[in-house]
Amino acid sequence: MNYNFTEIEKKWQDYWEENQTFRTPDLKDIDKSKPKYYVLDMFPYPSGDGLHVGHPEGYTATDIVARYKRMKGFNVMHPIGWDSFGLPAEQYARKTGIHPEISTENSISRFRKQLKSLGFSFDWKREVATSHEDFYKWTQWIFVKIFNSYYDDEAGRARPIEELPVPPGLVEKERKDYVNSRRLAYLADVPVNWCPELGTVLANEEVPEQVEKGYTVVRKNMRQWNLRITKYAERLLNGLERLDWPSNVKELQKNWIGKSTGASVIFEIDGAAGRSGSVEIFTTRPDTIYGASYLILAPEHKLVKEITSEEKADEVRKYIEDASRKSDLERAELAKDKTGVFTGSYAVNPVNGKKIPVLVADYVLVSYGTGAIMGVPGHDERDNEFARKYSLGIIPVVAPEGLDDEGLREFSRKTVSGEECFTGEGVSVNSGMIDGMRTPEAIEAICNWLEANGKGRRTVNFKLRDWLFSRQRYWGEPFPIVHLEDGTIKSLSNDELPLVLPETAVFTSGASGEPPLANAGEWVNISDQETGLKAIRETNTMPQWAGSCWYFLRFLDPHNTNEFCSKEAERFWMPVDLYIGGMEHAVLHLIYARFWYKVLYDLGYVSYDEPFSKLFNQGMILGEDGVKMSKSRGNVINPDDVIKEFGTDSMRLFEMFMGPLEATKPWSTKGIEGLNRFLKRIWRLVIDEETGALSSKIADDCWDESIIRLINKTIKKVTDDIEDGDMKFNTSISYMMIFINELYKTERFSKEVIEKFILILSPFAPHIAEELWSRLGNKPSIQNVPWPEYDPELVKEETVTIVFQVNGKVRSKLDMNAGTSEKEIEDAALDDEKVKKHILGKQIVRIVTVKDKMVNVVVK
RNA sequence: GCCCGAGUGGCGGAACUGGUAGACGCGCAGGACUUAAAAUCCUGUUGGCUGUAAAGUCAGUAUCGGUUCGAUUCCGAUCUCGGGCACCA
Repeated sequence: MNYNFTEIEKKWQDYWEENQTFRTPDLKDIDKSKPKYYVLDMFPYPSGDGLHVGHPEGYTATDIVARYKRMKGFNVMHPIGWDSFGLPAEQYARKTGIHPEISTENSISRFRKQLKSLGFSFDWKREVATSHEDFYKWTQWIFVKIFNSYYDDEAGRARPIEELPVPPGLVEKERKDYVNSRRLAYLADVPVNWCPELGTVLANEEVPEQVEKGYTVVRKNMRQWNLRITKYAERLLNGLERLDWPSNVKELQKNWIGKSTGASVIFEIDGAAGRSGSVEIFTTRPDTIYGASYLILAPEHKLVKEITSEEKADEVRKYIEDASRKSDLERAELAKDKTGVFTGSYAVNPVNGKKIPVLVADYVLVSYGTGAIMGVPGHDERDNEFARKYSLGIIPVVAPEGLDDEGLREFSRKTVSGEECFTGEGVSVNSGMIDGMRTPEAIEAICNWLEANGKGRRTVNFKLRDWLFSRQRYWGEPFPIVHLEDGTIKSLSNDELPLVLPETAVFTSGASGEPPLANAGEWVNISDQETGLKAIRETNTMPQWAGSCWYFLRFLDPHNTNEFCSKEAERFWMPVDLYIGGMEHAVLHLIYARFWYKVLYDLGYVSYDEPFSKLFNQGMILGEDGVKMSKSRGNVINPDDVIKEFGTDSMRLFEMFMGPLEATKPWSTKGIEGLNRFLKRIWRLVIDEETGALSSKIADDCWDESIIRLINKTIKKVTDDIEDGDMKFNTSISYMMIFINELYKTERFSKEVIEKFILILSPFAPHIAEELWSRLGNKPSIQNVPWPEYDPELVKEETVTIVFQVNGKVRSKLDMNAGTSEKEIEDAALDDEKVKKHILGKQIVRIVTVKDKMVNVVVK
């Protein structure tokens, strides 16, 4: 009776389903004396193509951990669901006329079936989909909470908007405007990335991906929803420190948040034709202020018009117009050739009274800092390039430390001529009050002076921008917002949620950027219950990230109709103990989800301030040819085919055996054959293929000590590999193979030994494990059997191979009892024939001995 | 350009805190079983040189250098590949 994986896998999948083996009980029914473990996969977007082999990689890893933890006696939460809103379904609808809801449900069914065929131990009773009404009701509910909150800068947290102190003496309209200007979700006319082909705006971070696909993205001013994530910049940055995340992801988020510390400085304008005012600039190097030879305003800077002289007005206006037509991307691409125009006005350097020209240049971004900079061409690469192009003066004000007079002269000459641009820290020169100070000291001194004289202050800036939160799409969460005819906006009340998507059949947006929902007249035009005013609904929808910002909370209490998740369930299960997904979500999803969680924390709906304690990124699986799988290359491996040919257990095992989880590695059909062979070897060890009965090699009275030692070592290795969190299951599988190879060499082995082996195999290859476990006469499910312990005494080596070296080269080896004294192994080394041969006639200088390891005889 | 990460047999990859480099698998070679093949089992497999063999010997973890009795592991420089950011002042 051969190893019939198809039959076995079907049988046990049915068994698990019928017996609800992986059901995590509701909170009230849980044995709370046992520790909890929340192991989460990044839920998939159910695309029409079905699963690819990359999906099972991460899912297998989490499944191994989940099954292991259950056997270790943990309460395990291991859910799955669907990130089911998204553009592809909508594009498909435009092409075929099939409603996104229908195609999405079809895709979900397909994904569900495929995931079930992989034997993952998900609790399917907790399945959720972001596009289902009972899910997005709560996405909308959270949005309303965000909308109705403001950030209390002093307390450093969000609060309900009712608690916002409003300045007295405001009329109703002013009061409303004031409140609206503080909300964590707000409407603003912002320059957005408009993609005409997709008919929607894109978040900054989404642009590169779409451009790569060949879409055009242009800049356009549109009234859009934004979330005030910038208020959380500092907390999002600091929170990273405590997380057990890969350092590169932390680094990416850190760069994305982009904190920089410096000063803002006020320059008075000494303008042409009596124009005046002042410009505030931001710099991280206030110590270089004596080297400022010009000021630059971003084209969109408010002051540009005011300070531009009449004779320069035409030129400046034209420059601004040109700049406004460029997208951010174009600006960046054209960056190599910096351009700018003189405004005709001058600014006065507060530290030395020097008059310097004020220019407009689009290499300065309006959205960062104050939208204005001081140009220090001696010590900033960009300013240097610009100054050389427009022949603006270069003044050396920071010299590298330790230069002598001659060196300093040379350095100055090179700086002035533009040959050198020193951007590092050093010693201030030509810098009045800070001459001779080292950079950190000089920065302090200048900041103190600026603050004392009211010319500036210490400032912190972040690269992080507010999150552009609306999209002109159909297939997303509608905003629970109405615009009243009096021009005010209000959020829906809880009993009006969910605000369900209209069954509109038109999925195209207007060229002007009118979203598809604007076509649904009846849905859009309403009258407000409370005031009786005419109103229109918000017709934008939320971006795909919205649902994934909080789905991990819904899993904990998926059928709760009163709350998005009960506080008790949240407190018990959160934070997520292990979160596995692809590197592509390192910044966006993971920063947005942290942000929402922190808002919910501030408002008292969750009890921790970070949602994901440990994060792990799985690597990509490449095609057999070593390049990324793609339809056009024809190197795509379909998991369904693999399962048909080799079975799920082989596939799971192979995906883990290919290498460390985080590595990018190529698929190999030969490789999976090897793992299939391994499972067949295990099968034949237990089952007599002729008769179908248990193998006659299994005996109760056979206690081969070396095998017992080996199974203990194998248990230890597998246990340690799962516990240490490095996700290197390739070595666990190697050890299991070694064990099986050894077992093949023995005549007989005890039932207990093979049972222990099957237990540790079970998280990796659960179907064959269940089958063999029950054939050995045990009651299913193997998932309910405790994980085997190893005997620490038995994993210790009794004999160790001592290496004898002469001058660091291995010359001989000897097996000795573990724990033999250094003296003894040293004597043994000196007594060794081969060692003797190599030290013959030479003088022993030194002998290095490491217990249980080696002896190195150093001779001359 | 800047910031991360990685370079180990024909291939995927092992090697604990510096202590036998190449575990395990794939591939390949040889053998057993078979009329034959597949399947299966067993043996070998970093390279060079010497040797019929046993064995010996040198080189070897991208390259060059350093620290050390001893370096895949630590330090410095260089090269290559992968990923991210890209005028953030």
